[in-house]
Amino acid sequence: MLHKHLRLRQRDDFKRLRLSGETRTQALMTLSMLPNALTHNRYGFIVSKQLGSAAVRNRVKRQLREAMRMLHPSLREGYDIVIIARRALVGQSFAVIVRTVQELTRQSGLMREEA
RNA sequence: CAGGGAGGUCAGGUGAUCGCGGAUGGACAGGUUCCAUCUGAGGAAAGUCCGCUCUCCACAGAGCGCGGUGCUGGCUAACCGCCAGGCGGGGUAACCCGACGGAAAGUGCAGCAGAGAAGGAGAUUGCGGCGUGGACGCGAGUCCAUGCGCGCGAGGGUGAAACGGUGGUGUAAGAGACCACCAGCGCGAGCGGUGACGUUCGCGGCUUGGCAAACCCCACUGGGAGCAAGGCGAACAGGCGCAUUGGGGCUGCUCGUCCCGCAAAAAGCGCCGGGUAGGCUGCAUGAGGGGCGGAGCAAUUCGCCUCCUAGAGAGAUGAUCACCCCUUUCACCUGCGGGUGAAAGCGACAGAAAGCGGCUUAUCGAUCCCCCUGGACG
RNA sequence: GCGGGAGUAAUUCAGUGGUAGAAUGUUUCCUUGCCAAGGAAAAUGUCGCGCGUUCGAAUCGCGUCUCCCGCU
Repeated sequence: MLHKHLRLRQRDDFKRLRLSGETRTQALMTLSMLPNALTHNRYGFIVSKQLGSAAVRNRVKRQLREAMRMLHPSLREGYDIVIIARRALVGQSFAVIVRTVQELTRQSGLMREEA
């Protein structure tokens, strides 16, 4: 789980990303990013009702949050990042989710230069 | 042992590492901080189908409309809930199911088929009567055809439904036309029961159908909106209209309408425009759980003792590993009961959002107790 | 959290107790040298699903599923 200040919470922030964010899509999820004026990153997750019941949606969100928590130290700072879950994500194992998030962040240029 | 019925409980476990919400305590660099301890989803948290607490709006009353409930008695804060009982239906039984008031208050509805489909109907075939014609016969008469403002409603046939059943009397043929018994209906009385109802007797006309999840009638019953309620504080920009003093108008009396009346009347009402989706609160000790005892068939209730157990706000329970348990698949062994090993498995349904009581729906399974039927053995 | 509405042929919709219909589309035939238009004919339905009321249900009642709209 992420600390509170690392989460993206305001409705307007989500709107801004949807409007002018840089977006990259795969079969399992969509990643959207935009530089912010802060010295750290903020993360948000969108899991729509199309994916299933409340229990299913919560589980997907937790898995995504856990994946971002693991990747957080190796990402560049100063970005708002939103991940939108797609229907195929339901039922995937945690290892697959982590790999997909890694690929998307690398393609978006968010990964730091390999130390 | 096999099959079935009713009810209850549980909802994978243990350990390790990395993380999250809340409370309490502490630290100093004083906040989007760090540390420690404790604590952190359900039997349905779900659907939002009923009911209530709570909050705001409002509240003089009556009528009509519009809903809700519907065997009886009890329980409950209340309910379309629960318990017990009655009646009806299903099952060999344990047991289960039932919107179960009223059809002689009224208005409606019943396609097709069928002769006829609901204030009393209907006659195709049929059973008869009378008339006419023909055939046979010595004759009495029999048979055939046909006609009738003729009698009949038993048999066949249609239909979901055709206005009691069986036997007899009766008749030209028949028929509740009449009689006996049975079924059913209504009325009255007795007995049992708080009551629904049961039971016995008498009388009646001989039968008076179905649908009220059609309108309706009867009995009881219903203010409206909802925690996105509401309160505090923050932000913002105000303008227009109505009425102007006893007469009328407007507004309110919040499911609609009408009557009557009342209230308020510039601290009023209505309309337009503008601002905020951020903070704090409401926000968790309650019709609460457990135990013992009393009342009651039970639901439930009374007394005493004891326990405190989530509180988010893009919304806290996840990830990884080990062992055990479970399920599935594969391989091997087997004394055919099973055993051993390996692999796989978001490990059923599903995630609190003001709270509570119910109902309904989803659910891999595990387990306890009681009951019924059948078989075997003693 | 709350309120309202819908589900019928491939599509858009009628049908409010009695044999499920219309338009467009589809298929076949006619017309034409060919196509379009036109004409004729045909096929097409678990009335979202389940249970009930009724002699009979798309229609009435209850439950359930899916979709849409509104309140802030």
